[in-house]
Formats: sequence, structure tokens, C-alpha cells
Amino acid sequence: MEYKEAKEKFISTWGALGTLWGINKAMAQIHALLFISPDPLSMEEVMEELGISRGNASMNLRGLMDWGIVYKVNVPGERKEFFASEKDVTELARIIAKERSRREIGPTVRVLKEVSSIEDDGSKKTQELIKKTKEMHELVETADAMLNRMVNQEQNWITKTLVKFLK
Amino acid sequence: MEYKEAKEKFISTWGALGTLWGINKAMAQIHALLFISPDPLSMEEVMEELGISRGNASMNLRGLMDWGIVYKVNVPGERKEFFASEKDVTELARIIAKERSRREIGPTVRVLKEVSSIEDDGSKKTQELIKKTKEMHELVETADAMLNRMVNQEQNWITKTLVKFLK
DNA sequence: ATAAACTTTCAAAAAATATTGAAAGTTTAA
DNA sequence: TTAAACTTTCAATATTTTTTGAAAGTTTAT
Repeated sequence: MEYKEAKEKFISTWGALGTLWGINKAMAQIHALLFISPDPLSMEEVMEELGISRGNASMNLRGLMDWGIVYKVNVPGERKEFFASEKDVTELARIIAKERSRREIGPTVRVLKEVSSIEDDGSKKTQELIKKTKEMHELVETADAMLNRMVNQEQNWITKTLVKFLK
Repeated sequence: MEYKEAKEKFISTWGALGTLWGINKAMAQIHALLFISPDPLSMEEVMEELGISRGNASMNLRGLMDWGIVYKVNVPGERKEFFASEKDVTELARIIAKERSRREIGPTVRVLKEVSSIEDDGSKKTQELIKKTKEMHELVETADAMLNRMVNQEQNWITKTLVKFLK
């Protein structure tokens, strides 16, 4: 396997994984392409490399910028815009974890909290609803907090400690 | 908010979250319904509660059984089949983490390993591809291992330790 | 102020995914 | 063995999501 094949394999695999995670194929592939590109790419180059339309490239590049994992880069002497991906994988993980937490977990936790706080009318089904949503609330909150801590501040201590157990 | 509203809110929120995670709406909603139901439900009851067709209920119940989070339950004196969800949230988390790891992370890790092992021809772009896929490989593997450890064996020790930091 | 170079927007089209419902299949009781 | 009770399958349909491409918008150079 040489460069071209490897690159295509990486891009398509990343795209497929993205799909499973609710990120559309084009967006995941654009990210993959920029991630392995040594230099920033223009929209034209992205379209060309991935065989996608101008509109698609434009919208998904903006999507990636909204996620905070792709930046516009100014190339001196060039009029058009160039794009580059965050290259530090740990920073990438930090951003993704944070954004997913904010966009998905947050709203869910709020509903779970709300539902688990309804008045107990004494019926079996109400009690079951309260009990289960309370448990779920606790689980989701704990998992979310762990994830955030892990990719954030206490990163080093926790990573080091956990790594001992993983070896 | 009383029972009916709370229940509907929980089911629809869980369904929406499922969608974001690549699980279809019906499947996530069936799970939510069974999860808060004090007793096992028949296919008929599931169809009725969620307003979905027989075929849809059948296929998605099977899907949930493939994930290992829903079981058939035999109700004495009844001919039809009844279904119940795994009720322990930590067990639920364990099963989901394990299955996602097996189905999604595994194949991705394999490709990353393969791509990062191509021969270095000395070119800048090949070197960047190797470097980036190696880093990504390491990150994904570490995250996956952490997740698995966390929901598995060393669960207690790690949870206790982390919880100190979360407080 | 003009026009060339470039980007964004968005309605329409295409593609992917989920759902239906009825026919085929299976199991159970008598 | 028959038929009723129930479940599964799958082609057709509906829905949702993604993509396109051309018109509208913006920026820059002169």
C-alpha cells in the first residue's frame, strides 16, 4: 500500500465512522483530508480531492469551523481562503468532547432531571418512571463529568493514573 | 407535569438522542418505553404505545435484542411474547460501551494501524499521513481502553477515585 | 465605480434511511 | 392435521438527510 491508497483508506474510513456518530460523510471526510494535509487547502482543492460540489464544501467547512476544529488560514499573496484542521489530537479530542457535551448531553440531562422530579402519585408506573430516570440522570451526568475532566484540567494526573491500569 | 406527559417527554427525548447517536428513533423509543415499564410488554402494546407498525416493532425489537439490552420474557399463561429491557443502568452502559467498541472502534483502529504502517518514502505528505494516523491510532486506542476499563473490572476503584475529583 | 475572484445561500434533486402492511412463515392447542 | 394466534420478512412507500448548482452576495484590485 502506498500513499494514495493509504490516504483514500483513511479518508473513507473516517467518513464512515463519522456517519455512525451522526456527522455527515462529507464533513468527516473534509476533516480527514485537512488533518493529514501538511499544508492548508483551498476550497477548490477540497472539492477536487473529494469530488464534492462547491456548495457542499462551503457548508461543511463552515460546519467544521462551528465545531472549532477547522480554521481559516491566510496565505500571503493568495486571494482565496485556505483551511487547516486542528492538528493536535488531544486538543481535537478536547474540543469534540466539549461540544458534544454541550450540544447533546446538556439538553438530555435537563429533561431527565425534569422528568425525574414529577410528583410521586404512589402508582407503580410513576414510581418506576421516577426511579429509572433518576438512575439514568445520575449515570449520564457522571459519565459526562468524567469525560470532561478527563479531557480537560486534571488530564495529566488522571491519564497517568489510568495508564498504569491499562498496561 | 404528571405521569403521561413525563413519560412522553422521556420517550421522545431518548428517541432524539438516539438519532444523534446513529440509533433510529423507533429503536431508541422502544428501549425507553421498556426501560420505564414496570412489567414486560407485548409487541402489540409496544406498537400501540408508540404508534408504530407491526413490522417496525418486530425489526427494532430484534435490533435491541442483538444489542443485548432487551430480552424476551415468558409470561405464564400467555401465548405471545413479552419484552423487557435491561434495567440496571450500569449494566446497560457496560453493554453499550462494549458493543460500540466492538462494532465501531475496532474496525477503525485496524485501519488506522494499517495506514500508519505504510512505508515512509521520505515525502512530506507521506510523513504527515504516517504521523497523524499514528497519533490518532494511539488516541482512539487509549480512549477505547479507558472506556472499557471504566465500565468493566476496575470500575469501582476508578469510579471512586475519579468521583473525588468531580466533587 | 467596475469587474473579476471568490464565497455563501437555498430551492430543487438525489440519495440514504426508516416505515408500512400484507403475505409468508412459525408455533401452539385441540 | 388443522386452524388460530402470533411473528417475521420484504417490496413498496414515505420521510429525512445530503448534495448539487446556479443565483445572489461579498471582497479586493484597479
